Amino acid sequence: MTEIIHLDFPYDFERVLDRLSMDPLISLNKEERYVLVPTRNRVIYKVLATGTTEAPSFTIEGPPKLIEVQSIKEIFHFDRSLHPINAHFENTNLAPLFREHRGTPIIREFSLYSTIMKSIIHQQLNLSFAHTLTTRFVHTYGEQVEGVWLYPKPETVAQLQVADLRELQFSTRKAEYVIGVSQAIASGELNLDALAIQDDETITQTLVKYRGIGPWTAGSFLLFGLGRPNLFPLADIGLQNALKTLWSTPEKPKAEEITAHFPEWSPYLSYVSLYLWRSIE
DNA sequence: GGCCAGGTGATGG
DNA sequence: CCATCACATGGC
Repeated sequence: MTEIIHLDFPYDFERVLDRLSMDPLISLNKEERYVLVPTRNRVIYKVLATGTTEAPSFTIEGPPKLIEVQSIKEIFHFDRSLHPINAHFENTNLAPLFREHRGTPIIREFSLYSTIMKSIIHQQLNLSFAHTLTTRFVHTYGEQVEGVWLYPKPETVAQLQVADLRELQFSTRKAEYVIGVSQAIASGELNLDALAIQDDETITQTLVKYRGIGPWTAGSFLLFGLGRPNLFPLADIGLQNALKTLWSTPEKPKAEEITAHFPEWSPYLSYVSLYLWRSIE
């Protein structure tokens, strides 16, 4: 089945591909402008760009399953217009930032579980080494379907020993976090799908009870796992650095100096976060 | 060699 | 409740 999609808002797929290509585990082709996306049922969909930024169109190829196709649309932000967001920032101090990143959507992670694993692995590590660890993790304990790598199942990781992940050069702490959270998910104690319908605050409170999940990781889950629109992870060092550069201040801004702008930026804080991260890449 | 990285938990006041 | 510190390891 091939579904054809036309969007009535600007959408810059080249930038999406550039961003996705930083993740070595994602199968894509820049020249041919497509991404292969695995869904929860271990089926692969091909998302192919056929239009331009100003006249975006796409095809989604894969089995004709309504729920799966809908989840693909959510992952790629096809289901929400960027017009209201662009309009919202036109008369703010961030207008140049939003013009620079026009047509940049929030792309979600391909699964809720992988969002958390990836976040824990990325904690406090440079991107290069984080990618090395994530790749080893997936290649060792995940599986391949039609050439696309899938993250391991929680059930698989739940049965690992700390030593197993130490071999991949995880720190002891990181290994404990990854296995512990996987055990909670595998046992059914933590149900990410059920959690997904709660509000931001409830989700955060639930997640931070688990060792290895702090405010930053909970924020990542909301922003990149669920695509929630109004998140700004204050503790994130990258965002602080981006604002320091944008505002040309000698020091990184303090939390209060950032939150002072929240009324003006809400309810689209996530887009501010996203474009700030892009601005320092 | 030292500082840093898209942090977190434990500890002490 | 907050400030501070150990943790762990590659990249630069």
